Amino acid sequence: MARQSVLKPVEALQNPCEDTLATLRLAVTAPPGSDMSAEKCPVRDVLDHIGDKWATLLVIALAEAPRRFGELRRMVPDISQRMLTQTLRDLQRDGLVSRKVFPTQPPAVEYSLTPLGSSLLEPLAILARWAAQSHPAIRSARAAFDAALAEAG
Amino acid sequence: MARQSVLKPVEALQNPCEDTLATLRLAVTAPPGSDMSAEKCPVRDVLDHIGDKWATLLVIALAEAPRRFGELRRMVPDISQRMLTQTLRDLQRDGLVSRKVFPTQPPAVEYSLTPLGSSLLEPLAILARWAAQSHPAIRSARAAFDAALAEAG
DNA sequence: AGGTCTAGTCTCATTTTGAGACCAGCATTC
DNA sequence: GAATGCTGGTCTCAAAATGAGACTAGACCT
Repeated sequence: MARQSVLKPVEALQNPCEDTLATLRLAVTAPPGSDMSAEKCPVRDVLDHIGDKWATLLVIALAEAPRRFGELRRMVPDISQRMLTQTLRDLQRDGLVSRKVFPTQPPAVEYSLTPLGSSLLEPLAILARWAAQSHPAIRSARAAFDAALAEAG
Repeated sequence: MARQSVLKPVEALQNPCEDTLATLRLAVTAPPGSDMSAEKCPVRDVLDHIGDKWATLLVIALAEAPRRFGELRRMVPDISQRMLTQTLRDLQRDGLVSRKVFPTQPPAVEYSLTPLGSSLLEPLAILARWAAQSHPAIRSARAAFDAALAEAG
């Protein structure tokens, strides 16, 4: 049963979108010949940033109220100072977070969500809810997988 | 030594959740003294995996139909074979994707979303829609930021 | 024979991240 | 008036994750 020698014309995942499932399909599909390197898919462009572990967490941390650098560090104890600085700067660059410096002594810097940043909260909340709901199933899937692996050696 | 006295009692972001904004707040808040290292916040635990750049993309790529390894590689042209294998295995371990081997020659391996995996599509679609909508704003924010930076030197 | 196909693995170079020392500059304390 | 603490960072170096690409098995086709 040989493989068809001619490959199915699977399209590369690259371009924009509309809604729900269509959003996903299109989020990721582009005419095969299109210039995909120059202008990446908007969805990918954006998701590659905010999909980041720390970025997501920081947006969530800023959901309630503006926070100072040190507060954020304490809220997300396992982020390194380096990544905190860097991720905040990226979020600021993308217009999701604004940074305000108070010329007090010692210096105080306050980070807060912009309206654009706030608009991300609802999608994230939905994702978080999914995560919370699915956590048990995922944990048991992991356990089963690991057990099967150990079994099979 | 004035440490605690001055600092607001900011709680570390660590535990589970309920809904919408409350989901976010709680997704991330835990009683300060709780054992956070042993059991991470479910939301974080899950998001750290599926928040991954490739994982998200692959789930989306599998939205329409089951796909074979090579198909996925062609759909996401800039993923390395190494990361494709690894990410698929992680998704499988988490119970989001199932892997079926056909004992043909040459071998064929088909990946598909499990029901759990499919349940992630809607949250992802919402996020993707947000990304598509926000893309212009984000791009202009970036341009403005970079311009300001170049200006300020 | 020799070449092709698939789904991987393996190795090595490059990139990202983490841990932690260090900084400026004022306030408070000694 | 010197020592110390506080702030929000940056810098350096080690460790981890990722990318690029060579390599494999075993049946098939020519």
